[in-house]
Amino acid sequence: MISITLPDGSIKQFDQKPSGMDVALSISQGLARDCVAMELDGRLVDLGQIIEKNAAVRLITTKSPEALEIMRHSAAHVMAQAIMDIYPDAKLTIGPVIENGFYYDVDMQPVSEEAFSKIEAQMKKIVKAKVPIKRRRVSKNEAMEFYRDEPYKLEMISALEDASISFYEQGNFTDLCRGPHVPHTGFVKAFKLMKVSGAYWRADQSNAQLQRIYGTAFFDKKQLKSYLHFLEEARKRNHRKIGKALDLYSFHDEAPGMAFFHPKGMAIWNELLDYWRKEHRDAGYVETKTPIMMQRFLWERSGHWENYRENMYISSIDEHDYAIKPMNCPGGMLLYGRKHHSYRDLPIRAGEVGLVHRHELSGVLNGLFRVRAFHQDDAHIFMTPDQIQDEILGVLKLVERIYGTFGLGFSLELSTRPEKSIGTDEQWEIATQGLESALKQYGKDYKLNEGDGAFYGPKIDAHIKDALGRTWQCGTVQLDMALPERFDLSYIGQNNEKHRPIMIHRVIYGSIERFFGILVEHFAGKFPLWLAPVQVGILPINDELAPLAQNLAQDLQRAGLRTETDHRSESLNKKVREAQLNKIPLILTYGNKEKESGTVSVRTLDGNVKHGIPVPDFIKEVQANIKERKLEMDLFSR
RNA sequence: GCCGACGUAGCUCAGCAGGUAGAGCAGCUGAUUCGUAAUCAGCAGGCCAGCGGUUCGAAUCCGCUCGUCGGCUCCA
Repeated sequence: MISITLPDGSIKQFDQKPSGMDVALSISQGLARDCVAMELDGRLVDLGQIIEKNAAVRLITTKSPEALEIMRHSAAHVMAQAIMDIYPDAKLTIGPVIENGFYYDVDMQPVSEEAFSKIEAQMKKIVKAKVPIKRRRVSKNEAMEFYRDEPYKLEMISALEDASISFYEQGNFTDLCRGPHVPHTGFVKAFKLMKVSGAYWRADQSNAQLQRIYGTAFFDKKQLKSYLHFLEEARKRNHRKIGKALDLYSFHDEAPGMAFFHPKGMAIWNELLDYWRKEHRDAGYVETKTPIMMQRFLWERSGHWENYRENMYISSIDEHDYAIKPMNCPGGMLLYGRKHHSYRDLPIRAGEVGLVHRHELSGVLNGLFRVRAFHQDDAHIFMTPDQIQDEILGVLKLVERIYGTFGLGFSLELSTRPEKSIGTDEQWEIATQGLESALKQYGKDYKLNEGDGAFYGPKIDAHIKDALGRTWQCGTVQLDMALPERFDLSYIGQNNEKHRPIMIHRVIYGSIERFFGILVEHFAGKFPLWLAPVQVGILPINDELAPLAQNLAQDLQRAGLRTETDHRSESLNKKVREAQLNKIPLILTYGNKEKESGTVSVRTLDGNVKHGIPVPDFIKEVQANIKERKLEMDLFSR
C-alpha cells in the first residue's frame, strides 16, 4: 500500500506502486491529459516514474510555472531528432532551455535559416505522431558503449559523477538527458525555430565551432503568437530605426561603434544632462572634468595598463605612450590627491560626465547599446568608513528619483567578494556590511549575487525595466578598495593621523548613449514633452498664413519651447500626417480662426484636437508640464 | 576576434538563369491654398560599400577588405 499526499493535504492510497500518471488518472481524465510531469518529494521527475514509497506529489500541468521549461527541453529533443533525421552525420552536444526558448548545439556543416522550414516540417511530423518519451537508466559503461562514436557525449558522460545515467528515448531517437520530459512529443504543439549562430564547444574558442540552433515553444499557438508579436513590437521600437526616422543620431563607417548625434538628438541629450546636473546639485555633488588622454604611467599606476590594455586606444606622442581613457576613475584620483583633505571635507561627491573609449570586439557592437566611445555619468565619492551606509543610501535614493522621472521601474542586486580579490577580510567585511545595511535601510528587496563582485570591491547594480518589460543593467555603485591604495589617497582624521578614504564609483544612466537608446525604445520615440526634440509643430493652413505662423513660432521659442514650422505648400492633411509620424507631441494648426482670435488649436499624438486655447494659456501650461518633467500630457484638460 | 546573413538613390526596397539600374517616399520646379494621417504634374538624384579576379561583358559569379545585423553568458 502506497500513500500519496497531494498539495491540498489529501491522501490517496494505491494497492500497487503507482506512476505519476496513475496518480493523475485517480483524480480525473482531464487532469491526466494536461499533466506533463510531477514534483515527487520536492524533485521534478517524469510523470511515468514509478513511486516506490509513500510520498508527497504535486502534479505539474501545462499551467504550472515549471511546465514550460520542461516542455521546451522536450522541444529541444524533438528538434535534435528532426536534425538527426535530416543530417544523419551531425553530432549532438548540449541542448538546454534558455530564457525564451531553447537551443541545441550541433556539430554539423554550417546551416542557414533557410534550413529551418525543413527542420520544422520534420519536427511537426514528430509532434503529430505523439511519440512517447521514455526514460531509461543505464550504467556509465553502457552509456559509453552506446556513444562510442559521439565524442561530445563521451566527454559529458565521463565528467558525470553518478554511477548510472539516464537516457531519454522517443522513437528511433535517444539522448543523454537528466530530464524530466513531457510524456510524449505531442505536447510540443506550438514551436518555431528562431535563429542560428556559431558557438564553441564549452564556449572555448580553441574548440570546434558548433551550430547553435535556437527555437522557442509554447503550450498553445496563441501564446506563441503573442510572443512573436512581442518580438515584432520590440523590433518596431528598435532605437536604430527610430533614431534614423526621427533624425536623432547616425553611425558612419568612418568611426565604427561611435555615434554621431544630430541637432534633434542633442536636444534630448542636453535635456538628459540638464536634468542630471540639477539632481546632482541638489544631492550635494560637485562636477569635475578630466582629460580623455593621459600618459602611460598613470595607467600603470591605476593598473589599467596591466589589466585593461587590450581594450584601450593607445597612441604615441613625442616618443611617450598615451592612452585614451577607458574609465574616468584614474583622473578622479589625481584630482582628489592634489591636496590634503580633512575628515571635515568628507564626503566629497565629485561627478564627471566623462567621455571614455573602449575597444570592444567588432562583433559585439550594437547601435547605441554597445559602442566604443561613450559618456558615463560617473561620480566618485570619497568618504570615511562610517559614512558608507549613508552615502550608499543617498545614491540609491538618487537612482530611484532619476529612474522614476522616466517611468522606469528597477531592481537591485548586491554582489559580494569573488574568489580572486584584493584587500583584507576586514576591509571586505566593512565594505559589504556598508552596502548591505544601506540596502536594508532603503527597504527594497534585492537579489544577492554571492562572489560576483569586482576584484577590488563589492557592488550594487540597478536593473531598470522598460515599457516592454525588458530589463537593462544601468546603474551601479561599486566600492573600490584598490585605487585609493594605488594612488595613496588619504585624509587627516580627528586623531590628526592619515587615513585611507573609502571610495565608490557610481553611475546612474550608466552609458548616456546606451540610456538614450533605452529611452528611445521605452517611449517608442514618443518622448515626454520635456525630452521631445521638437515640442511644438506649427502648421499654417495655407501659404498666406505662413509668415504669421512664423511669428507665433518665435513667441513660443522665446518662451523656451522647441518649435518647428512646416511652411511647405502642402495640404494640411499631409502636414498633420508627417507631424504625427515625427512624433511631435503638440501639433498646432494655424488658420484664420487662430489668427483672428489669438488662440491655437492643439492636436496631441493620440489624435485629439482642442480648439480655441489662448496663446498665453498654452504657453503657461506647456511650460509647467516641461518644468515638472511630467511623463503624461494632461494639458488643456479643463 | 569567431560563425552566419546582409550592404543598390537621403530613406524603404525591387532588380541577381551575367547583357550595362528601377519604384515609392523625401528633395527641387510648377500648378493647387487646402481645417486635422499622403493634392496633381514634371525634374533631378546611383563608381550598385571598396579593391582584385573570372568573363567578350559583373550590381549579379569568386576572393579579400571595410561596415551593418543576429549570435558566440545559459552546461546531460
